[in-house]
This record gives sequence, C-alpha cells and structure tokens, in this order.
Amino acid sequence: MASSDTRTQLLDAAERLFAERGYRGTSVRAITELAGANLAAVGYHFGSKAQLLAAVVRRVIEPINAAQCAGLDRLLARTSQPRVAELVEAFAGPLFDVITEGDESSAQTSQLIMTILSDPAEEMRSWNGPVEDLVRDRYLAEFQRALPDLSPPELWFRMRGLLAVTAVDRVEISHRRPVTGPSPAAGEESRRFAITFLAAAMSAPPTRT
Amino acid sequence: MASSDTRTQLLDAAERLFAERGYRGTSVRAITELAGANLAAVGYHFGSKAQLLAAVVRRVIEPINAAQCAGLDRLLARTSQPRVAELVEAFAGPLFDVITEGDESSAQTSQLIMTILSDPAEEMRSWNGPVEDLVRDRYLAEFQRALPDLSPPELWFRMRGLLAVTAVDRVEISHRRPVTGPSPAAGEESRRFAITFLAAAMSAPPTRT
DNA sequence: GTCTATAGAACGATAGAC
DNA sequence: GTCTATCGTTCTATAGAC
Repeated sequence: MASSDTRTQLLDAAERLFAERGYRGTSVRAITELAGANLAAVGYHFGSKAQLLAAVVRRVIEPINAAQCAGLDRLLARTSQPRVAELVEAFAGPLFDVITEGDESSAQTSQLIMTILSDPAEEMRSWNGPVEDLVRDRYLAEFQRALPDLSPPELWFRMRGLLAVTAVDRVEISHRRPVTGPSPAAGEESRRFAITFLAAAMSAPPTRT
Repeated sequence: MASSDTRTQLLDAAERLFAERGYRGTSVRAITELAGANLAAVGYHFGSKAQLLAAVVRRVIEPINAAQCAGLDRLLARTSQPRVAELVEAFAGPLFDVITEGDESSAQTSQLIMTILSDPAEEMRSWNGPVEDLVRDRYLAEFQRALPDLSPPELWFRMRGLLAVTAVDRVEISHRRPVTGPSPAAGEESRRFAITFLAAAMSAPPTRT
C-alpha cells in the first residue's frame, strides 16, 4: 500500500517534469527526487523510464478520450447532423479541461500533450492505442459528413491543425512579449478562444484547386 | 576554405538531425559523422553544441523573417488596410516556402521550427532577436487594425495559433492513419490548406465574454 | 518494497600533436 | 584546420543487502 502510494507519487512527479522539460530533458533521478522516492523505484514499479512515460501518458489521455467519446455520443443522441462548431467543442473541449482543476495543472496537461505530439523521440510514439484511433476516426467521419465538400487530404490537414492549436499553450512566440503587451490567455479563456478559432477554421470553405 | 566547407557541412547535418530527433536527441558525434567531419570540429567552428544550434536556427529563420517583412511592406505599399487573408498569407507563407525547394526539405524546415517552438530546453529559447520581435510586432499591429473588435489577449492567442498551425507538419495524430486513409498533404498543398485554415480562423468574430 | 552501490554506456568538451 | 585521445560528467538499469 505504501507501494501504490509511491507509484502515484512517481506518476505525478513524472507528469510534471515531462511536461516542463520534455522526456529526454528529464532524468529518472529528477523524478525520484521530486517524488521523494528512491532511484531504483522507477525500475521496480514501471520497469524502465520509457514504460513510466507510457503510464503517465495513458493516465492523462484516457479521461480525455472518454470525454471526447461521450461528447460525441451526447451530440449524436440530440441531432443526427451536428454542426461543425459543436463537433469542435466536443473534440477540443476535453483537451482543455482538466482532471485536477486549477490553472497550473491545465497548462501542465496542455504542455504534456504538446510535448508528446512534437517530441521526435521514438518512445513518444508508442502510447497510441486502438481506442484513440477509434475515437479519432469517429470524429473524422462526422466532420466529413458535416463538411461534404472537403477533400479527405484537406480534412486530414484540418484535423492535425485542430490538434496543433489545442496544444497552443506550449507554443511561445518569443521569450519577449510585445512592449505594449497583451497578457496571454489562461485556462478557461484559452479554451474558449480556441473553440472560436477552431470552429471558424474547420468551417472554412474548401481550398480551391 | 576547407574551413568554410566543413562549417557548412556541419550546419546542414545539424539542421537535419535537430529537425528529425530534436536538440537533446542529437549528439555531437552524430552530427560530425553525418557531416563527414571530426568530433572536435563542432568545438572549433562553433564553440559548443548550443552555439551550433543557434547558428542553425539563425540560418533558417533569417530568410523567413526577411520574406515576412518584405511581404508586409509590399502589402502596405498597395493598400493602407490589408485584408486579414492577405496578412495571413504574408506572415505564414514564408514559413512554408523553402530556400532549397523540394518536399523533404520543406517538411524538414517545418519540423525544425516546431521542434524549436515546442522544445522545453533552455537552449531553444535563445535564438530570438530584436529583428524577429520587430516583425512580429508589426504584424500584431496590422492584425489589430484589421480586427479592431478583437481584445489584445484574444489577438495574442490567435497569433500563437497561427504559429502552431504553421508547424503542423510536425504534429502526428497517431502512428496509424485511418483505414480508409486520406493521404496527408505535402509541400505546396500544405501551404495552401494552411492559408485557408488560418485566414478563416483569424477572421472569426471575437469570442463573446 | 525500499535501499545502497555500481556497472556500463554515452555524452560534451578540450588539450595537444600535426 | 584537422585529428587522436581522453577527462569528467551524467545517464539508465540492476544486482543484492535489508
């Protein structure tokens, strides 16, 4: 039972550090120190650093995935042809919502997702399972129904754009903000800005060929 | 003169490897091997791995920056109030165009930019100079003029969304494409899809508060 | 389940010969 | 300007005591 506690502490510490510093930028030593555990604990509980990453990602992704799935079910129960904006909200909303509420945690999850999406390390590509693919394919099909004029390659591009924007909290334009600086959006505001931005983007007429 | 040649080979090799594997995932040894140079060459020509990164990024960013600047100048010479779609094209277009044409090179540049934008490593944050800030601030001001109803925080969010989508070629939704798979967009097609996507997104009415 | 201790490999940097 | 050789550090993983 102290076991399960250490396991959770390791997951928490790893989630935070992977988000802040990336996979390669985080050492097992840093994780175990932050978790108040022994260096050997990662090996004992997870087998390796890569398997710890997989466990972290699964823990973050699963509730998001379930929410995306439930959101689509709810939408389809109400109307046979959801609007694009509704699909965007159902898909992207859960990516901004957080299990543990609070702004730092929200930004952390967003950062972790972006880290996963953009990290070229091979270990980062192994989290994706059939469940994630299924949900994505369901949304893909619904977007295609809502946007029948869009070619499959352009729809695919927009799906990726949707994900990229979702992880926008990781993107920093520069380390200096403008002199007459607008303060950045945070938390709930980010979420609503993203829905507006993405609903318009997804609804755009097809690029003429 | 062999010096300048080795220098260039190192820059080429580093650009490719940083894009493919990230900064931390690329060793100096891998760079010098690909460049056909000696391990000590990086130290001699650039001082350190971090300074080599800075040189690589500068070489990639500078022509993009110049093109963004020239594009805005051209636009403002023609009309005092450019349309949002024109601003998007002038800003995002150069990020898709490539110095050395060809599809692999284009994807490589895009990947490198995304790697830079999303890598949490401290070294990745030091490339940004006053020139980049100036260009960004000019576009920010023009977008604000074209979209007077947008609050500064929302405009700032959209600028970051613009950049995030620009680097979409790095984002992979999953390692498996859908069974009825649309082939992904590449090169010039990516560029045009992005302009459509982003012009609509930037032009969206403000999020109601 | 937790710890110490260490193996074994890879890394960035650099001194010094040529 | 290029090379060899190596220093010192840091890393993940694990054997074995408790």
